[in-house]
Amino acid sequence: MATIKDIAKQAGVSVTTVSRALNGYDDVNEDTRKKIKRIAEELSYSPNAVARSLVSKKTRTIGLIISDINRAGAKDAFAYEVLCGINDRAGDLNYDLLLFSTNPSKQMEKSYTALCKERNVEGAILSGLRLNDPYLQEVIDQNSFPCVLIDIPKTGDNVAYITSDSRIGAGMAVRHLLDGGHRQIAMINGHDQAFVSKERLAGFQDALEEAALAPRPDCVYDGSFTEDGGAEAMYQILIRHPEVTAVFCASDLMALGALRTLERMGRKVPEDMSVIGFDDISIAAYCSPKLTTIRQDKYELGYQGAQLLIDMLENRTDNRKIMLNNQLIVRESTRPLAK
Amino acid sequence: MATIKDIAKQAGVSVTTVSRALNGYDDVNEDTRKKIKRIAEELSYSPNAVARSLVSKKTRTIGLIISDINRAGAKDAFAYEVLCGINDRAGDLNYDLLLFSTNPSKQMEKSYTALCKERNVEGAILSGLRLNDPYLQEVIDQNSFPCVLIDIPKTGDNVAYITSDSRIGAGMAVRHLLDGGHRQIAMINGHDQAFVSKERLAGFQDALEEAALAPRPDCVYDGSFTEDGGAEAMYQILIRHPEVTAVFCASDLMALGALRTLERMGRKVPEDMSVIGFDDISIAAYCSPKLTTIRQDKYELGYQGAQLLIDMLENRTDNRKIMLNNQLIVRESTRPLAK
DNA sequence: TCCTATTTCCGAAACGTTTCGGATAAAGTT
DNA sequence: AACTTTATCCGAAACGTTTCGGAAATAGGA
Repeated sequence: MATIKDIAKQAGVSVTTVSRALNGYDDVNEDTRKKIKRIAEELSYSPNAVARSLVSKKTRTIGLIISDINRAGAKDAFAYEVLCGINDRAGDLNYDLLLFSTNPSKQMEKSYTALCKERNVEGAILSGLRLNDPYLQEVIDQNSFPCVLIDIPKTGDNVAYITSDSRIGAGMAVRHLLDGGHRQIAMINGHDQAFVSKERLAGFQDALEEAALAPRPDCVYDGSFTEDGGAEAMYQILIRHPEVTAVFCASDLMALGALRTLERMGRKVPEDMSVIGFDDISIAAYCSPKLTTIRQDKYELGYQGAQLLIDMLENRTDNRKIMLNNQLIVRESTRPLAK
Repeated sequence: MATIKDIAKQAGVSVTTVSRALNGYDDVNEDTRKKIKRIAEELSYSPNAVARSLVSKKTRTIGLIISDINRAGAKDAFAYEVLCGINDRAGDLNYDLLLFSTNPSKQMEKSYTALCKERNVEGAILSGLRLNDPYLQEVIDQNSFPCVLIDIPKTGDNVAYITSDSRIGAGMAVRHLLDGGHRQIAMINGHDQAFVSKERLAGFQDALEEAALAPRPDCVYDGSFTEDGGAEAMYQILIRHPEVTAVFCASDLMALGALRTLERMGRKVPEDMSVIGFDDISIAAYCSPKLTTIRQDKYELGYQGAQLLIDMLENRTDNRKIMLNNQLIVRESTRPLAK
């Protein structure tokens, strides 16, 4: 592994000159620069980023703490799409990504802050964290390095967040059902340690209120963002609220569970029951019936999140908050109530 | 940012002692160790991994070059599942992952070798590369750091690979069709810059030969591993080979494309045409009809790939090759030929 | 010719660790 | 009493860069 010293020796100059030649400073003669470059080439020199970081304090690396990178996430590829967005933008701007091994099974001994500080990442993007995550608060409080939270509305000097407008999105979903004449609408929500659950619930209630309907907290079930949870919640709804004609699910995955239960129970969708989801995962366009849903641009979440972080790193912005719009995608799982 | 020096000063000992105390060497008095640990805690010291790497030459980091991390990959979450497997195993074994920003759009100026050497990763896992990738050969030839290739059968002192047995898998698929009495079988293959395409084609031919059928190279179409490609290939097959009753697709994504074409053309699956895929992506279990396919354990590809790499890093193995088994999953898109 | 700029180079320190080869002092051995 | 052990500590070098503050040599200007 050739170093800058080897080059210096061979070229008969100092390491300073080699460094400056290779880094394009203009106080080095073009002939010596050529020579140095040639020798570097010959020795197949490649700079040692570790040594460089040690002195420059820069790593051009962004830490990623994405707790929902796991097998289960393959169906809704939420984490994946976010990651793609981050990867693309960070790549464009020449940052590498360091994926921390956040091992959820054995609870971690090191906090996110410690991880990031140790590895000298310049900033971090955190996704998939629960609101009650023990290390989350520390990151926000210590405020010690720039970070972007996905779907967690906290800000600070060094912390920003990005999310999509779940409240309005949920409102759109429910209004879509209301527009179809549905009045008895249930909701299957995610677990309550997610900000988006609260927002989607609020959006649900907003829409009911707007339609002068009484809020129905008893018709809101917890599907904990899983397919099985959605299936079970749907089952409870069928049993306890036979009057319900439409259900709003806070995620497509739960909606798939709901569809499963409905099929098992012999209810036709959308004839007997309208179902609307949230996210627009890829399965939504393929399942049967195809799922009406609220599309969330997960890729953009990552893409703009990365952009925001890098802007913060390079002091280009005071913005600490980005809110993306969602979009209603009408497919086959909802339809107006037959009169 | 407190350093080891600050601790040394405050504790009235040398940096050597601090280092040794913190790293659990036994030539330091337990009382001083306690004291040092306490002070480290007070100063919220965290070791600088960059400095440490510089001297130890170890980064405990694995480089990831996964060229198919992109938006399009969200449907078949192949890259994602592989990543999950890598992430889990690497996490268990305490390695972090460095995701290189391989920007496919603007062709890269740095080779994979250069990237890995610069950042001092201890080894790398490469996935999604085409056989004719300009930098791939260099990695293999230079042999300069341990690496594991996914789905590319090349080995060397420092290079190993992992794949699943596509040839046998394809054979299983085609045999399934043959067992159902099908005799006119077409194939939609992936692009020819993938090792698995060659293998799946070979498996297809194996099975035909075994059944004493003539090889039908004219019935093999290129769907380039995309949904649209599969749709187009299916269209060609319908036009040119009306006698075909079953089609084997080298990926589920292409099979989805084929299904789309068949639906558009008014052909019923499986009544008029049997379709079998490869991969078992999550959509396969939800689409209509549900796709019969060959399941590939993508997660395990990553998991065992990571294990293999780390075993190489730590000189625990001479193994340079892992072959995983695939499994036939019969669903709704195939059925015996009506006599 | 003398003075000032300009061009081109370099020595040495610094970044934060680890580790080698001792050094010192106390304890044990004969 | 004169050794040898043992326990505990430390100085200094090393890892491969970058960068600060000059220095030497050459060119330009009067």
